Amino acid sequence: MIFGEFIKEKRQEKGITLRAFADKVGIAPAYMSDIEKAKRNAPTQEILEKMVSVLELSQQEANELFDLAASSKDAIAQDLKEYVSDNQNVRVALRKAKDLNLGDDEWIKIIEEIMNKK
Amino acid sequence: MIFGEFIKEKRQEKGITLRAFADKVGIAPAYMSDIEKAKRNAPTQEILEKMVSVLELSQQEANELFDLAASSKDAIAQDLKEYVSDNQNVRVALRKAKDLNLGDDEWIKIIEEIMNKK
DNA sequence: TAGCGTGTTAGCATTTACGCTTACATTATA
DNA sequence: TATAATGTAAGCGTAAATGCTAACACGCTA
Repeated sequence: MIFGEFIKEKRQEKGITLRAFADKVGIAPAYMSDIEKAKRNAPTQEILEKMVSVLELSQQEANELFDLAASSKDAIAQDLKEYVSDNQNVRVALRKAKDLNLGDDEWIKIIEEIMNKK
Repeated sequence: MIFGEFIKEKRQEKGITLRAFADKVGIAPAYMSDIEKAKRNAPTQEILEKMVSVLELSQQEANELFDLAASSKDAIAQDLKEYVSDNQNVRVALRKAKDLNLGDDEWIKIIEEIMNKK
């Protein structure tokens, strides 16, 4: 799944036309079209947030949207970027995990441990 | 500590002039000067790696350099970016930790747990 | 069939970033 | 004292990204 597909799907689920959606989000229809067809990168964080709000996405869906958007740009989502930037220990942990080649199963355990932390 | 300071310090520890360093790294001296004085962003990953190699930095020091470079650009270091991008569970874990407002001490424990994993 | 709504194509303007060249001021050295 | 080395200032060229406008093709409906 890529960003353009995702956004188009959600838009259509809401039964809204591309032009109307572009309008509510505050961007040009042509630009929106390019985005859905993946002829352009996903737009800026500000526009992404507007999309989330217009589409009334859940937190889950919003996270997915942000990750897909980031992935269209060789980047990571802004919330993650900030979290990693602000926490030295997170960076240390990630690099340890990377060096040790931690697999999916091990990360799942870490997630569980995190949820038991507080 | 910011990137420019760091690189200047390491360069001087090696007893090498700005011009000679720029030369070995393969960039213009004026550009190097701007970087050290923080009048420009840190350079591309390729140049960063060249710097690490010319300065013969340890892994630790290299990580610090990459993080400082990223921080000069509202970004995160490439190795971290790739790791996070490639691992869905890492993103889930980070967002959980963020939601739960995990503190330094808790992350230190996670680091210990990671080191015991393999 | 005339017109309207929908998505799309083509191309433009602006901004930002990267890295360079050229020339300068200052300090050290022959 | 003339020269050489060092760091810096100013400004240029190029490329990429963001978002736009104007115009088109197609289908539906009055």
